[in-house]
Amino acid sequence: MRIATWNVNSLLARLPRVEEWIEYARPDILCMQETKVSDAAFPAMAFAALGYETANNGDGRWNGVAVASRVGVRDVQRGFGTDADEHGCRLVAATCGDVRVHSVYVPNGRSVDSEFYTAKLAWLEELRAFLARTCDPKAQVVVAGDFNVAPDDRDVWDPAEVSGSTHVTEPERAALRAVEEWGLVDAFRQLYPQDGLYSWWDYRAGNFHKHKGMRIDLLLLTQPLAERCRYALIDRNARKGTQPSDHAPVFVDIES
DNA sequence: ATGGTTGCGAAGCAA
Repeated sequence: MRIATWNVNSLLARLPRVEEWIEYARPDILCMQETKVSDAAFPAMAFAALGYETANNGDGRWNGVAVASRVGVRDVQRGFGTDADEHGCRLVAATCGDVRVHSVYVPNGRSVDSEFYTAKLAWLEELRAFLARTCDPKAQVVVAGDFNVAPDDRDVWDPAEVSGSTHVTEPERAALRAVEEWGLVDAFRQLYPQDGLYSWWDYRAGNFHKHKGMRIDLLLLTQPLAERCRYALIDRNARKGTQPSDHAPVFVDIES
């Protein structure tokens, strides 16, 4: 089973690239973030034509997350079901085949001295609490998406250059670790320990070509899935060419 | 180099 995550940075603007990628990568499940599309305007027909059922959580302009699956979409949940996530559109969960899948878009945080940074830490804690009350770490659970946190210095092009700014601060990394400590494994990192492997590059200043990126798009798997994961890839080719997202898709392959 | 680019939507904000 191939499970992928991709911050598409507007699904409607990116639809040709997403369709192209699905056709050659053929994921069984694709989690998307920053769909920036309302549920009513979601291009479900385009996915259906490729054999995918979908679930979106979006109110139109900002954020928005979705799941596309060719192994079924059942028991869709939008948001945490608490006041904390209302209007955020940063979580959608669905059961696809025998896997409980969560597509998440963690708040960016903007700057460390802002209220948005505090809200980012709180959101990650809410995610941890949500998983603890709704899922079993012994079951087959995936939490995939744009975490807006680089887990450690290997995941950043130059730790000194970005030291003290969002995505790399210790409180953010600790909040991510707390989510993982519920019972999740960073599947890509489990397989590949080296640095220099990134999933996002700022559009500006030619950062992609300078290899100035971060690995912030993660597939977190419970142990029953992680122990059957033999291959993972960040598809850098999808960051090239005409009108790319600023993120590359990432996928893992799970042996049956 | 407080720059640079993209998306949305029609100016400025968010990333």
